[in-house]
Amino acid sequence: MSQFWKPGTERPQGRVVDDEEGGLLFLFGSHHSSSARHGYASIEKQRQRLPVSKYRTAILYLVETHATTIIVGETGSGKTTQIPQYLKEAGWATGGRLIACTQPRRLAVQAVASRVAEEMGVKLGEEVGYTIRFEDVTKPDVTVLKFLTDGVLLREMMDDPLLTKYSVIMVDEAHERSISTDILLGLLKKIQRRRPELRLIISSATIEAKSMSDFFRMRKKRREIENKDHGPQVEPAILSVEGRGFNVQINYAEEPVQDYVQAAVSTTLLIHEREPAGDVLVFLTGQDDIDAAVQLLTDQVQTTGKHSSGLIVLPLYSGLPRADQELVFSQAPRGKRKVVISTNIAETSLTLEGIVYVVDSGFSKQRFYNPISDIENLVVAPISRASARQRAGRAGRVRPGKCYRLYTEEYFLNHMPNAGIPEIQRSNMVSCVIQLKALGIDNILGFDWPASPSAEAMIRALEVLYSLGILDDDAKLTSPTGFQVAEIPLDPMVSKMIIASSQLGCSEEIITIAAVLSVQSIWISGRGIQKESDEAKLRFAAAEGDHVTFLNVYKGFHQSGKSSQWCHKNYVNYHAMRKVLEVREQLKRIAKRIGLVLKSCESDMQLVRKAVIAGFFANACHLEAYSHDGMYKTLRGSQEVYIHPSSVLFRVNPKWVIYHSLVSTDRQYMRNVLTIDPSCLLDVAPHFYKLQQSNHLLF
DNA sequence: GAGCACTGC
Repeated sequence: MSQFWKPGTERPQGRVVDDEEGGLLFLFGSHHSSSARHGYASIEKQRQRLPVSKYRTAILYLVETHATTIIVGETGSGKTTQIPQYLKEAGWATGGRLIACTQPRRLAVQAVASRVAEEMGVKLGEEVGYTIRFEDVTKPDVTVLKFLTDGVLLREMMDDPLLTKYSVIMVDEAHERSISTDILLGLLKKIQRRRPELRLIISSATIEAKSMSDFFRMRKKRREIENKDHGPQVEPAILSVEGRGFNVQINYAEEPVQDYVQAAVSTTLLIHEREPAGDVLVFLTGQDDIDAAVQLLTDQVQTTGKHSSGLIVLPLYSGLPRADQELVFSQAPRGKRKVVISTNIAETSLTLEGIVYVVDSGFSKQRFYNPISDIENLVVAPISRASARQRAGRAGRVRPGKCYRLYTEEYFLNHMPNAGIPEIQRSNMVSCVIQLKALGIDNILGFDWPASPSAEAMIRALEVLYSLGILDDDAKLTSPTGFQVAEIPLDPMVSKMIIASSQLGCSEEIITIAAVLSVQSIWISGRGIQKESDEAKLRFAAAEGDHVTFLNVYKGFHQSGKSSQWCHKNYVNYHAMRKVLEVREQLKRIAKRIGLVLKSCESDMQLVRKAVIAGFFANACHLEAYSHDGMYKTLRGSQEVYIHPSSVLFRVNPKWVIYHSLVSTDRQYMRNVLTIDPSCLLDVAPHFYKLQQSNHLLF
């Protein structure tokens, strides 16, 4: 393959990070690398060298002596399951306090918790437990090691802002920089000033370790004061753990590729032709790319004939029906090679065993938020070097592997961004602001973030929350509305709709609608069944629009005894409906707790519409009088928008509508649309529409 | 008549 590929010179993963300010440096030997001695570790502190023979000793030493420890780990270093056990053994869970370990994903929480319970030989839910949404597998006064999603820990802070239940908190996968992780890190830094005895362990990839360390480094003045006492040191330490993964040989394209879908297909065929057995994982950007690549690969295999017996090509993306998704986990029959063509889902969320070859397109779909237009866009963008390494690492889980990057080494070294833009800088800030406000953080603009969101996004969020009556003139949470909204784990506009429904007497209906809106889609769709699923949808269609249609579906599902056959017959996604039931029950519990009235309006859909408007008045649109193709304009910003073809109001084109969300492609499409009476807008949100008129002059 | 990277509470 040498005529197409240039072997790379990227250094192996898991190397020492330079800590310039006299912190600690650790290097652990890789289990498979010949360059480092097996099981050996060394500690250097300035000129002092401490012999440490075990990873365990090093961790405990750091925890004893440092308020904050930054751990650099590579995938598969074992830190995730080992560190909590060491901490427990060393007696860090004392006086009824717990050790918390967070993960960004529910599945990872469950997996790590059960593995640790198994390693410790205890029953899951006793000494070792976990908490994720809808599932609390812990026992008060018995559980000492608690695994949880970072989102759950944030929710816990609303009742216990200093997290006094915990003596040590370990945040895993911090380099992924999810919104919850970033909020959590900011808050933990704050907590640490009030609770200097709290130990933090931040687990991150090498590439982010330095910036994490900088973030947790206290201001110089403060550090001098603290160092006078003989208390714990405030310097964060960096611990570098070499991953257990096998070496992955990196190959770069000699020339920039024109068409990465075609290049991915050709590369896969070359691997199949010239490389020994082993499965292939191809990273592309989305459903369209993936379906095209599957088609191309299948066609080319058939026309050339020579590969036909040996390849099993499987697509993988989250929108794929459950059964199709599970195919990728099955082992290829003897003598066959499995090729999985995937989105980013295989980068972190799913782990495929048996992958030896990775083909990396260098792109992924990423969300970007424009605070000026208040619109989120999904665009194909270059990945970061951190992602590229993560993707390559997927080839080294079972034995030494190879990674083919469909870009040049020059591009990788000189042009690819080092790390991705943190999610918080690419998102709408509305939910985030309300969470901080609920935790008593008044100076939102001055909050110490690992990465600050843009001022525009913050201001836009404050405006939206003010217009919803969630924040007052002083940007404080209103009572009771603001505090109630903060308790509900949904988009604030949805939460506002629920609170309004309690006053209007239609909360049973609105909670159902909120639950349906919180799942991806309750319809089964896909190529080949469009006609049937459209017809099924018409059986439920309501003249008022999609929200009321959801009520009809829920009613039918309920009357069928929550039957999966009923769902199948009506092209309704059974798994989605189960989730609707779960969310609905949680929302009812929360509604009761915060003093809302649970009541049904029976068939008075006028009340339902009023409640929806109370949350979504800012999304009102009217049909352009001269428009022949269903063009609407938003009242707020006069933006051109269209009803999405998946809506029951598609081609009905009522004069006035309100939408739940926009999806931007070549046009802006409104998803989940409801007809409204414009007088209702002035009724429910007179302040907003007056304000908008004066804004209009400004534009 | 069209489209949805991926999480999470």
